[in-house]
Amino acid sequence: MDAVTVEQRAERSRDRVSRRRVDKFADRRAQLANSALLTLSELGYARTSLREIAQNSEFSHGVLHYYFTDKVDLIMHCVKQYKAECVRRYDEIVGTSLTPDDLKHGFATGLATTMCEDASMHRLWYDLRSQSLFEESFRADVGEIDRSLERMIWRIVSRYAELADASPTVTSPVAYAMFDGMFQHGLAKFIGGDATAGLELTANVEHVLGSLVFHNG
Amino acid sequence: MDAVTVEQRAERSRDRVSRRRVDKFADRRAQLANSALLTLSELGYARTSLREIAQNSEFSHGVLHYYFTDKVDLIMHCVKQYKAECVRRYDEIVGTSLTPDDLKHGFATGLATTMCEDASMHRLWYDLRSQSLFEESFRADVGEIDRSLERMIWRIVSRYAELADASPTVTSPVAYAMFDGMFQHGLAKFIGGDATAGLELTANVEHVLGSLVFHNG
Amino acid sequence: MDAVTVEQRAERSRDRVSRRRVDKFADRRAQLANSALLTLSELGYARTSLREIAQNSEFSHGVLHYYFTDKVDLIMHCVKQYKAECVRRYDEIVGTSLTPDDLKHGFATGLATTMCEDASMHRLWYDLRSQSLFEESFRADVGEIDRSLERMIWRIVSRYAELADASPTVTSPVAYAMFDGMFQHGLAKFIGGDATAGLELTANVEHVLGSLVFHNG
Amino acid sequence: MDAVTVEQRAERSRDRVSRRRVDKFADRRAQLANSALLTLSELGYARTSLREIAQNSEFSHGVLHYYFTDKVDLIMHCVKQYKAECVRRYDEIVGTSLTPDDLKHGFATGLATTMCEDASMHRLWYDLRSQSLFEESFRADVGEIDRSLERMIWRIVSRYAELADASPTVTSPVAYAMFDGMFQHGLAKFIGGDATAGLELTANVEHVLGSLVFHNG
DNA sequence: CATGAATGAGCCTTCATTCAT
DNA sequence: CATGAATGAAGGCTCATTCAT
Repeated sequence: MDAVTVEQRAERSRDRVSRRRVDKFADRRAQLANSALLTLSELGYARTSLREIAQNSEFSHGVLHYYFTDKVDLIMHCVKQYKAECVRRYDEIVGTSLTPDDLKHGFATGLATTMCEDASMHRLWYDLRSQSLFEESFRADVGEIDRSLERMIWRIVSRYAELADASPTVTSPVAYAMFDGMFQHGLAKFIGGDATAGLELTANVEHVLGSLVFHNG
Repeated sequence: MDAVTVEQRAERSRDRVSRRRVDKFADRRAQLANSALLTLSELGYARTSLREIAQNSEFSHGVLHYYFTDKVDLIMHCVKQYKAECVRRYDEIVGTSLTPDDLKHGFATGLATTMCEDASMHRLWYDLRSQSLFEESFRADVGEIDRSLERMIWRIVSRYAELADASPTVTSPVAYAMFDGMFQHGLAKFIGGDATAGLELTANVEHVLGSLVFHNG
Repeated sequence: MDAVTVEQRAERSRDRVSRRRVDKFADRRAQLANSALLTLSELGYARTSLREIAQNSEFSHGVLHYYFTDKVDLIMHCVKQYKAECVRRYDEIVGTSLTPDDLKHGFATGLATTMCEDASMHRLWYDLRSQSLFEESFRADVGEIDRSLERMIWRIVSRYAELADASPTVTSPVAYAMFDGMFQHGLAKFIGGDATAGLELTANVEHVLGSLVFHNG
Repeated sequence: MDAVTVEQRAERSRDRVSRRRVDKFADRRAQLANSALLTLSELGYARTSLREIAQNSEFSHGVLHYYFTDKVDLIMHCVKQYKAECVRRYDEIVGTSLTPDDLKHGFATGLATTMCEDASMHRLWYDLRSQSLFEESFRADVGEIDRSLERMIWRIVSRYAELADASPTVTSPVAYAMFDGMFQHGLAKFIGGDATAGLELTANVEHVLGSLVFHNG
């Protein structure tokens, strides 16, 4: 790590002076994180070693320690990066749906699609979230991601209610818990080899979203 | 093991001849599993070593390998044992509740109580379930436990509907996914230090159970 | 082992008083050794544990320690028992062959047959003999077996010379070394899956035995 | 390993680019193998642990795993390295002998010398070859070494026949089996403490080599 | 006599981390 | 900046042996 720690580098990012250096640093982190995501999502947190990550990338083993303080730093960066992209995609659905059914269907389909296509990524998230129940140091970041997901779900539900001239019958945490529960169980089914898991999730999500609002008037 | 493998012992359990011997063996397994549960639930699957488990018990390191074929065998036994007890407790609530509100309240309170009191155990279960998304070898047992929990939830919902002269509006998998989702999020909150998590779960579960049935007539 | 050690039991075998007890003891040893031979010849000395031996027999793990002082004691008993039987069989060939060609062919065929049929036993012997190069304690017994084999080979060679009215051109140790070398290489070939190893050994042994004597007159 | 596996390194050796790096890696392997050979030849394959090897060297325990994939990889490298050197030495004798007697004596003396001086190394080879009768995974490498030895012996025999204007009376495999048999028995004698084993081997080898060819014309 | 429960040393291997270059 | 060599603690597991019953 030389005379400069990772923390010091992070701090530097606020200086304008070393802006170019920082960008390069951040870029490198993103690049490494992206590469690591492949291995991580394939093996899970506990079973993945930094060596393995390096081996499956074009980078050396030492460079990981150079850009990340430790394994936790790395994996958190990975998952945050990924989940941010997820949220962005759902919000796009919210933004482009004009009728309640469009939204309902778009949301349900979106969930089911990513569940199947990015199954490995999602299981990594659940793995990480489970670890956070044991490891204090994971909690802040996991909690933050969790809240961003809850807000995303709530934007779906509220917008759906709005489009349908209705009101939600549950609170935001409950809505998130429900959809998250269904997603997680669908994922387990899918990973277990059940090819119908996607369609089933679509149907369930549509049904539940529909019944989660009470029509006004 | 000695002249017989662990598997052979299991088979023997059907013989009456060696019944006493088998009981002793099973008792010891239960005893060890119980002891292991303490460490396991404190550290999680990946961070717990068999040596650690042994050290926190009154047994030697070798005895664990004597009674369990490997780490997976041990942890699965632990969790199965624990979850079987859980299911039993919920079924007792079903059996003794005379009115829908009794059941609803009993169930909600039961969930919240165990969530807080046995938080460590529950996080171990979620840890294990997450691992099963990566480790093929975990899936059979985890799946079996999952199904037993789903059936338990469905007994609650059906009985509630029956007592309330109503019909469920969701399928069994969806019902389980919902309650499991809420439980899991409540657990994270509780472990994160939120003392209101229990009460919140009670309220949420009551609300959702109530809205999961459609009154006949 | 109680108050009586295995050694004391062996000594007792010279007393007539406890003759019946001793016979039973020796019988048990033979029985156990025979059973152990199966596992031992399948896995080799180093890879075989006493547990494994017990598991593949009808005996308990503890009984092995009761009848044999240790692993070495057991394996030596096994191999001695087996090799004594081998020697007896070859001597039968010597005794019943009336012409030099009978003997030559009988010997060559006998070697090839046991090489293929009892391949596992023979590799155990070579394993043990290799171990004796490292382990002082093996040497006495291995040496004794080796000498008995050499004497057996020499009976073959001498008798062959006699029947052919010829004289051996090599000494006893050299003759043994040669046939042993060919047997060992044939065995490796056979175990490596070469089905022609048997026939090849027959031919080679016949050729070499024939050229090992110088015709008188 | 680091970002590359041991296998990948081996592949790299064909690139010129990373030639120096590879050489360093190969050098280290050779160095470690050489060091390991001391312990290995003293204790034998099964009784030698990697820890023991490391302790008897100037390296740490982990470094062995860094340079070799596993114990088998290590020991095979050791023995191959050693046996290649052996073959080279015999070929030198073939190359410099001008008369049949020179060759015969040079070969016989060479065998006897290495038998005594490198007794420990040779017993390791026989140990390994015995193990290969049980362990499939050893066979390829052991077989390869065996064939290289057979070819070496055959070069001796053919050259001897050539120099003596004679023809071999046995095939290559038989010749190898004979000399190998004599060497092995001589080694056992020597290790058993018989100081005359060397001279005896010399005499036997000379005698047998002489009688293995048929003079032309 | 015989059993099999229990022990604890020891084995191979993996890994995060450090450090010289 | 980056590399990859080296470390040593720790993990899962096996095993000969001991011992109470």
